[in-house]
Amino acid sequence: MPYPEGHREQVRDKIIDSARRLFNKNGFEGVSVDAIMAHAGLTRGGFYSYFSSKSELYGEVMRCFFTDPDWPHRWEGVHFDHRSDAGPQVVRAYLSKGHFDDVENSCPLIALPNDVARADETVKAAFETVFRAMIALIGRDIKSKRAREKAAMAIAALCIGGMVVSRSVNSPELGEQLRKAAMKAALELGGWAA
Amino acid sequence: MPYPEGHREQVRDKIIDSARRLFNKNGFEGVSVDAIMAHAGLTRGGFYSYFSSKSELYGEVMRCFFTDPDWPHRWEGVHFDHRSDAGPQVVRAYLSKGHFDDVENSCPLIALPNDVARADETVKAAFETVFRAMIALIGRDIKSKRAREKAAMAIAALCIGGMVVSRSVNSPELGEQLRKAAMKAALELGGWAA
DNA sequence: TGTACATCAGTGAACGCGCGTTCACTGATGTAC
DNA sequence: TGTACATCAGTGAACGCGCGTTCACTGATGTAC
Repeated sequence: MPYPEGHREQVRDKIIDSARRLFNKNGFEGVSVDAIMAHAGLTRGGFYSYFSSKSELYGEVMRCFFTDPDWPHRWEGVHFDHRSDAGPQVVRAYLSKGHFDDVENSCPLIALPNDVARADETVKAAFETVFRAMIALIGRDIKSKRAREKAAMAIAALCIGGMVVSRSVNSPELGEQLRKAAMKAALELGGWAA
Repeated sequence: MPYPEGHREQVRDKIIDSARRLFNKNGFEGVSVDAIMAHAGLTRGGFYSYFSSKSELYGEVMRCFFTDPDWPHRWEGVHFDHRSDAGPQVVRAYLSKGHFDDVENSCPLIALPNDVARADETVKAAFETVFRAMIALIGRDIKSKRAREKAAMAIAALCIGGMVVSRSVNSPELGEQLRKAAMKAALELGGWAA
């Protein structure tokens, strides 16, 4: 058994991590296998001993983002205890300037939904898992039990939509206005208005 | 002056229309110049006498969508008079099942924002123009003058986000729930709750 | 009205490039003795 | 402890393909006489 135990897993994770960052910046088709491997400090050829295709990696990136325990602590200094008040905290963190600026480490729901919509079932399923996790997190703190699911979905859509559109307009000022307007409305919808 | 007057313009429009439909379905990188020209009933080679590059066409597609007077009558049977009540009508039309199903004729803000975010200034500017038009249309019918702009932005982001995410999840049921939840919340934010 | 012509819209073969993928090989590692 | 070995992670050249783009050519059209 040459090479230390866990070596392959470590390298695999490194590849996935490189891919996540690069996909966030340039999209699925905008990133080559070569670029991913180089970013991970490896060369082209080794890729296919870890993944059967570039598509498979795509699904793994989504899945792994969700299982990563650091999510969503990643964006700016936000920390929350997963016990109370998670809803408004997630909204604030999600629509924060920090999250907007840190494209590499953004939630993949922002940079990739258009790619996902055109991808196969596996990828869509992974996307859905992440989205459901987001709804669950947001919904926990909505008071009205009856409206909970609907409201959580709308809030999540507003968070994602706000970030997606902010990144696609040309004027930074408009982007900022939109981001703030989305945050205000999202907090309102959750009944967390200041 | 061989060929009837207006011939070139007609052909140009046809190419743009083909491109819009195909981009909506498959994204910018998922559509080849060859495919666009074939869809328009022409061949590859002619493309460059109409556009200097594939990128240029991309910007034109956005711009033309906005100047098209049929927008947004296109989706299902919605008609409105542009004089009163446009806000809630736009929201209902935008988040309608008809608009969701008709991918080809969808608003380009839905299928393309991720591509646009990675594109150059020109494309982003065209995207922004369409987005501003949408805000203006929605904002006109918001009663509170002070909150108008902010609310309109949030509503637009919710409409776009709702559609984008609906198309990216795997389960059609979840997609439907999300679409309806987004519609309900968007009407609420505008003060148009039924 | 009919014919020759000039114009230019459209054709399709070709080029070069980058990408996903494959594969024979190299060399780093832990193990056996 | 040191050496030979088996294993397999990683390499990098090569292949085939599709794409954006170019260009010399074809042929459809309206005009001049």
